[in-house]
Amino acid sequence: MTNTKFDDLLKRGVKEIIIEQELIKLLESGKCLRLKQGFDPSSPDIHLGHVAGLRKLRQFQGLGHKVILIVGDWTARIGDPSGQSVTRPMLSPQEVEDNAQTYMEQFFKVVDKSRTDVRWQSEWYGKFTMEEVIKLTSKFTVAQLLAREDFSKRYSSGNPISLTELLYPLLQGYDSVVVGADVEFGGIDQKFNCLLGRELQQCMGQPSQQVFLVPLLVGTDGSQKMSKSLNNYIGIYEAPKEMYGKVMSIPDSLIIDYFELVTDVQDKEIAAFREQMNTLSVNPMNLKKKLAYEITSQFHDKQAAVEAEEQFTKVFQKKQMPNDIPEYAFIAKYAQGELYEVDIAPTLLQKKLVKSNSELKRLLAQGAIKLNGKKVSRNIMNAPDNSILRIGKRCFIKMAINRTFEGG
RNA sequence: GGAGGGGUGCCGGAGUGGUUAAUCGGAGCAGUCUGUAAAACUGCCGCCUGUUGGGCUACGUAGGUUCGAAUCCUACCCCCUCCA
Repeated sequence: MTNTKFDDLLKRGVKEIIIEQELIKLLESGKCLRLKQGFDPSSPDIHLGHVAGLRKLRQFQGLGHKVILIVGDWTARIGDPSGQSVTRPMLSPQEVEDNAQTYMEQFFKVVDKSRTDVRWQSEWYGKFTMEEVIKLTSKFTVAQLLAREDFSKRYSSGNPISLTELLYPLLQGYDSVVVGADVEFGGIDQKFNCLLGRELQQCMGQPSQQVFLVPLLVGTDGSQKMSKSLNNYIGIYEAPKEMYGKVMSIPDSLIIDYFELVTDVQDKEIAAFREQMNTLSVNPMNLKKKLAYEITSQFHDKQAAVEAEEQFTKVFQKKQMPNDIPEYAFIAKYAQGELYEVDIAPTLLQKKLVKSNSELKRLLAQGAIKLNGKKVSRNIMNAPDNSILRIGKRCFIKMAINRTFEGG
């Protein structure tokens, strides 16, 4: 604790370090550390929730250490029991390959590629024999595995636990042995798996890795951890305006967390924000706008962030039209002067702007659809060319009307 | 191997012959409010269709009984618990 050299590295945005003193020793030893980070190629998209950990990797790299990125092509077949996912579809080798590519593309937006080794689990598990499986499993007891919270909960409440799920932590742990990890990185939900890696390394006569756990970022819904399947995530590949808008939709209570975990804003400044929030001396919305700007410019650039902010202010705060509205073709059957009779349903359906005719009908009934600012209640309407159609709160489209009739 | 319990819409979970497209909660969507925050309130929440109307498909799968089934019968598949 007396060590201040690594304070930012080891304190900010960190949930738990096992064992902190050992890690400090390693850091001071001057050794180039092997930092293990795994990922599941069945969900290739990286969102802000992952970024907290990736930024830490990046920081370590800045000190000269090396990241070992493990493509969990075998563990993906099992499905991580951290959480509830029970069954997962098996991915074809091609899908795994594609997903891994996508993942890495995003991964290296945050992590330094030149200081990263990529290893595939199939390198070692592809030729694993039954003998080795037995050797591996013999190191642990059922009670050890059941000690894990999600397992014991599921067990005592009568929910199924598949044998392969029990195997999951063993495989992940064995990865650490293979790559000789000095430190494993993960979200706090990975604690058990990472600890098991420590034990396994010890069994195999290796020094145990240290475990570096980051908090789980709460998603845009404000209650559950950010995840794709809960659809409360902000993907790092999302368009600037999307990204900016999504950040603006998080609850105020998350603002500080987001600053800490996914931005470069200085601790001092964040402390000031916290103070302002507590004393109600700032409109949280303004802090959130700063946050949205920081995040957007991090994954895109300043220019894009500025534009996203301008658009946000314009559309949602001043209630004006956005600048660039996507244009879609609509077909008119009749025209009367400048007005065309258009059925908007086919285009909206085809472009998947609404899910079904029924949904469109509901939206119309609820006054969610506006033509040039006026509510419309029928899908057939008289509209001038280049009209602006608004669907719900945030979808604007420009109507390019084609006529299918002669004359006019 | 034996005994018992269960498979319902995105999820959880009611329903045990008709008034059930299926109570309720959560999620989601829309509207009012607003800071695309929170809280609140209201509505929607299978698909198709020219409407307050009509049609189709749905309660593990396939058959059957019945004027009528998610609800009864038969077979099959799957899951869980306990005992061995």
